[in-house]
Amino acid sequence: MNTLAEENYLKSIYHLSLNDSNVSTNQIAAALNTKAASVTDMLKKLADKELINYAKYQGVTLTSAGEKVALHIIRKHRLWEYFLVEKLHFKWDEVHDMAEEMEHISSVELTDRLDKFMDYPKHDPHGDPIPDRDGKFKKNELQPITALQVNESGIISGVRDHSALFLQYLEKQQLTIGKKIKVTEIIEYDQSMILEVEQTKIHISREAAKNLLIVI
Amino acid sequence: MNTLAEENYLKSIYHLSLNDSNVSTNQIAAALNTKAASVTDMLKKLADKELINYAKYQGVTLTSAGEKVALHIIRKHRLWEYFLVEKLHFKWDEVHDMAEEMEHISSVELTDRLDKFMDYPKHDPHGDPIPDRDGKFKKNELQPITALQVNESGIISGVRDHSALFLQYLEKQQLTIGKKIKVTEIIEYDQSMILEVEQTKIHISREAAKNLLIVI
DNA sequence: TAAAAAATTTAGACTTGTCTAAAAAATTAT
DNA sequence: ATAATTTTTTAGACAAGTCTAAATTTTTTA
Repeated sequence: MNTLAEENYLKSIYHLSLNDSNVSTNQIAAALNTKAASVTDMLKKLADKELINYAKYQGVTLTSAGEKVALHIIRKHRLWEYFLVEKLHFKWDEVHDMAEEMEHISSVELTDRLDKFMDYPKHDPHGDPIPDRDGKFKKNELQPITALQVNESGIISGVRDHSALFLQYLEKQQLTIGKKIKVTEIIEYDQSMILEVEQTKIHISREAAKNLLIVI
Repeated sequence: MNTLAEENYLKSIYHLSLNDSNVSTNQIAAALNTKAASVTDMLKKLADKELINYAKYQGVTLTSAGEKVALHIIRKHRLWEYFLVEKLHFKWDEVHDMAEEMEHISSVELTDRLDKFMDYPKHDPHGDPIPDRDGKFKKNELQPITALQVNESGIISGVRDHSALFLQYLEKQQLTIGKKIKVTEIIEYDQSMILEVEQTKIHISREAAKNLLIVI
């Protein structure tokens, strides 16, 4: 099997791949809070195990074996987050670090039974889709609310920023998953938005708006 | 915090301390499937951290700080075992290895909420007591059934051997936790015992009997 | 397109936890 | 009580994963 460090590298590479097809050494170093030299060492190891495609100076992509490992870790992460929120009643901003540990529990049987225990949830508490045991999941058709014009509506369905700070801010503003929002005004000066949520008006910056995802 | 290896050493030392007040290097090496030289190295490290009392060649005992750590790991192990059996419907012989991983999940808050979620179980699926958050628990007043005379009865409440092999054997013989048993005969030749469990007679070796624990 | 800047890799070192082989201490047996 | 045996520790080495500093490659910019 793979070490804890290897698993964390694969997971980071997967996440970074969603934005850039070739992931650079420095991006990985930043994501994992480590140094580029350490990343290079690990990339060689992962390439030897045929979990990534790596050519010096050219960045990396996951092989299908590597993607499979990454998706299984992400599956576990999201299932445990769901468990922590739905069964143990943690708040959505409290579960990330715990799930970072729990995602490394290895038993596949345990993961599948946990999935069944919770009745096969499709999304974690932040709206991210939970891969099934084969790593398959529907790609989210989510857009940032900055895609909306005045008077258009959507349903809050995810976030781009998973930091506790942002999640707590959203919670305080009642901007939680499932809520219906309507854009009532876009301030020309700074592109900040005024939203209507359950009859109340909420003013959010463009910065925040970019990180709040909806389905239309 | 403590590393995974340190936690495993403390846990082993705790368990071994129940039989011998001073635990030897070789005992620990056997329990952890490692070499005596490795144990000596780790003992120095744990002594530096004041988690054990260690004097060369004299064996070790846990300090109260070390015992606290050990009991917290044991608490987590037993709570997760209970979860796996009661919520995910694993069998009692399947959960040990999974719990070995899960016992290292660090969050105290998570542990306490898990405890609450399951309504504060007092014993794990093998009858071992679950320490509370302060590490306190009632010492089991359990005896091996070899302590019984002919015609005496007891209730199966624990096991001394936690191996899957022994647990599966017990399961097959209907010798599970909570069952009432009565000794109907002790064979003089080999000290094996004939038990009555729910109107059926079961013949078990003295070897097995020593590992099956009851309350009277 | 050549120089400067940025990104990446290499070289060499450190820590943790492990190992084997040899030395030292403790125990046991004669 | 001394020799033989067993247990434990020390010495030196190794793998994993990380680091800093220096070298190399790629990219940017003038």
